[in-house]
Amino acid sequence: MELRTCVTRDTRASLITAAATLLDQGGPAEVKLREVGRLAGVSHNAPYKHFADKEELLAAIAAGELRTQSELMRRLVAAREPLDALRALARAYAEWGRSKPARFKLTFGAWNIESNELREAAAESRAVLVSIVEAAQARAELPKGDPERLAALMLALAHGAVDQALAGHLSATGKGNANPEDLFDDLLRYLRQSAVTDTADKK
Amino acid sequence: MELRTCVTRDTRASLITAAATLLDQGGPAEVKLREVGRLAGVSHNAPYKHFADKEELLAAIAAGELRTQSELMRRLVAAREPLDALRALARAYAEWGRSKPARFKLTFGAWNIESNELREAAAESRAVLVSIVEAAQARAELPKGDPERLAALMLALAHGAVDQALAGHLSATGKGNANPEDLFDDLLRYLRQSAVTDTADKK
DNA sequence: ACCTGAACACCGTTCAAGT
DNA sequence: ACCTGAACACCGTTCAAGT
Repeated sequence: MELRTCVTRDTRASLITAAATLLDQGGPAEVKLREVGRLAGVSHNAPYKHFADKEELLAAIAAGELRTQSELMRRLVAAREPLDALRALARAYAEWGRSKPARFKLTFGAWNIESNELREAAAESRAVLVSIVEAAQARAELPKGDPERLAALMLALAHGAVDQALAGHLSATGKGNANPEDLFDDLLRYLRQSAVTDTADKK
Repeated sequence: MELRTCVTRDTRASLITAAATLLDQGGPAEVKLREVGRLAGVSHNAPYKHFADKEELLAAIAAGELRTQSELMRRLVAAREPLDALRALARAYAEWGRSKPARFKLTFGAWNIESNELREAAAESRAVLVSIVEAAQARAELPKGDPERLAALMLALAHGAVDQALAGHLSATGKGNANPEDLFDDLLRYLRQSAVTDTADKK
């Protein structure tokens, strides 16, 4: 008699998918482990065979999201001019936040769990961003200076704009009604102007 | 015989204070209504005489924080040059996030509750910021353009930098180890450089 | 506007005994 | 690595009957 393990192939992956679906519907509170099991087609305590507790399951979702995002980032960047690539990244980031706000908040919230998976995925995304910044600097399309610092500036703005938009703090602005993409474009414009001044100084 | 209402003066305020204390200790999950009552010196179900549910109590904390913050903002801004005032505001914002992360996240998270109190307090803070931006623009220390839009840009950066720092996403950057204050200063520098270019164009 | 004391619902988590 | 079925702990919330 053979073992009948892996009927649905990978229970762990099914659990994560099920949990992510519930997360999208109503935030972390809506991720009920009994329901996760039911959605994944397993029993109510099967999740505990794969995750120590609910928090670990949520962290697994976050890690998966980060991997998906860095994959998407790489595709977006390929065959694009640096500044154009930056704009595309900002748009993807904003779109992600709008379409999957719960995943977005979970992924960028504080992870009380010490997970190498998460740290590595985050570092990888940053590395992609830094390399584009360097390319733009080489063309004098962004000001000089530590590329990691410039990347941190752009990431902080993109993150803050999306986070405020999700909380409803951006739409409240009178007439302008700026969205995250607008603010990011503004920043790029200012930075480019500074880069021009840099070049002028050199002469 | 007289009524003995208001022995501790204002139960509602005591409840909010107690809840905020618990919030600081371990986030919203640590705000247990039984414990809130105990800390405030009332019974375990007294909170329900003032708040419909836990969410409403948390919203009251957020509203109080916003009021405290706009009061602080006004004091910081008084008798300061525009750019210096902006730096002071950014520092206060970062310091607030670092010292009271749970309150910070609660205050700027999504309020599923429709609260005029919250909206008004947020609008007031923004108004203070916008007026400083306008003063700086008048001195050509910031680039021209819609002051609300510029204020939104600065607020988004400050918010994003603090939020990432709290999540531990900022310290992970190699050598630079930029903190929110550094990133804000960087932004101000770039903006000022753009303002100079603006002026040069005019000539 | 509080109190005491009991109760209910829900959910994370655990355990026992199976295959 | 799952299953079923039961149980426990915790906590938000409610209710009854008081002052």
